[in-house]
Amino acid sequence: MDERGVEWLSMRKLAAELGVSAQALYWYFPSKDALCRAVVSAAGEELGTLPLGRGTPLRRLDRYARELRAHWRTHPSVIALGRRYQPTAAGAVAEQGAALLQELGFAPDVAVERHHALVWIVLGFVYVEQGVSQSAHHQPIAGNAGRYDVQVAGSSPDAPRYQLDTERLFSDIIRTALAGLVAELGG
Amino acid sequence: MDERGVEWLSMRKLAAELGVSAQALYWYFPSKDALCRAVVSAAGEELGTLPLGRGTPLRRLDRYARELRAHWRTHPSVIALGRRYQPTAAGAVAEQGAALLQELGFAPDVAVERHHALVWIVLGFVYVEQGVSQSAHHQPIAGNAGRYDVQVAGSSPDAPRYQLDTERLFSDIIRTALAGLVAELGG
DNA sequence: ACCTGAACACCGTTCAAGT
DNA sequence: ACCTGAACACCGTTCAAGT
Repeated sequence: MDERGVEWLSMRKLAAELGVSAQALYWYFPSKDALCRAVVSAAGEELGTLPLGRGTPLRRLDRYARELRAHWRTHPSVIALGRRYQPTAAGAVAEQGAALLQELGFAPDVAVERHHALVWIVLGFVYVEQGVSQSAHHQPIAGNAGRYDVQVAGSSPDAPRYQLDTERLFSDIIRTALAGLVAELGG
Repeated sequence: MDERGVEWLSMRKLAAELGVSAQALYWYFPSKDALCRAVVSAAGEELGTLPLGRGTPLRRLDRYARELRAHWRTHPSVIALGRRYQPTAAGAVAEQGAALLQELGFAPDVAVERHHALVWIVLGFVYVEQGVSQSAHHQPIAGNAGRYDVQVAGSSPDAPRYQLDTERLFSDIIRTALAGLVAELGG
């Protein structure tokens, strides 16, 4: 699905790929829904601890957010399915992230909560980002990955367009979030 | 679709509801895809200026984020379709939001960028939130809207669970984001 | 235990034909 | 201009039957 898109998958096509009949799959999974859930779950288990390098806790948190985003971007189908089968940053990663926030200065219980918020921001970003990559109003700019020419919905074709740079937007969002966390500690 | 869910909609069912044949719809829309795009676009046009009350720019920004979220939550199907047909906070709302950030102290061009970031955060949150509401790992807690009992993926059924409070998480995220914006101005 | 044939109740879409 | 009948190539899923 990561290679061919979520809508490619049908029980018949998958079965053909495996050289069996479509019904054979129902011996392993009770439904297509369960199969998709298993896919999302399997991708989630790939997510071990993230390589964050050395540096201040703030730098590593920035890196953490970027690595999370990178992970989810390598599994676009997980994000596409995520509407129905919530992907998670669970287990080892979650502990790694919460530990970083403790290093920054948060008490253990607050660190868990702030980490949760950070993960939702990153996951939400990836969701929106993937929507953009498939939206009819967003024209990718040739040779500029992550940049789009945006036509505002409902406007005439020659209305003012603007450019969207998802890399920059992600940086803005993470910087703002981290600054907010630091501000909370400073007060 | 907001009432019955995105997966309810089929050209045949919709046509039956309208008392025509399925093929009749193809006189008005070239495809189901185009019809869905029109739905998302129509919902977007409902979004006039938001009622923000009086108060400091910061208070109105907080209200702005909450109103945006509320709008999208009244159109769950738009969010469900959003993966493919990007919803937007365009036109009047976008101007309202950017103006608020100018009031807070940002230069006009930066205000537009920071507003964009804020909108993505809110939209991303609603995406994730909707995924949660349909996830098998999240059990809604009776009588507590927005609260879920979460079972961590891949763990045994009696593994430690934790509670998720989406209202609180949204507040955390918006508070952190606004604190980050204020910090940027203070520096 | 593992798989298939046949079938059911659906899909989106096309196309020729009707008024 | 607006709509239908008939049809095509698909779906997910069930169920009885095979080895």
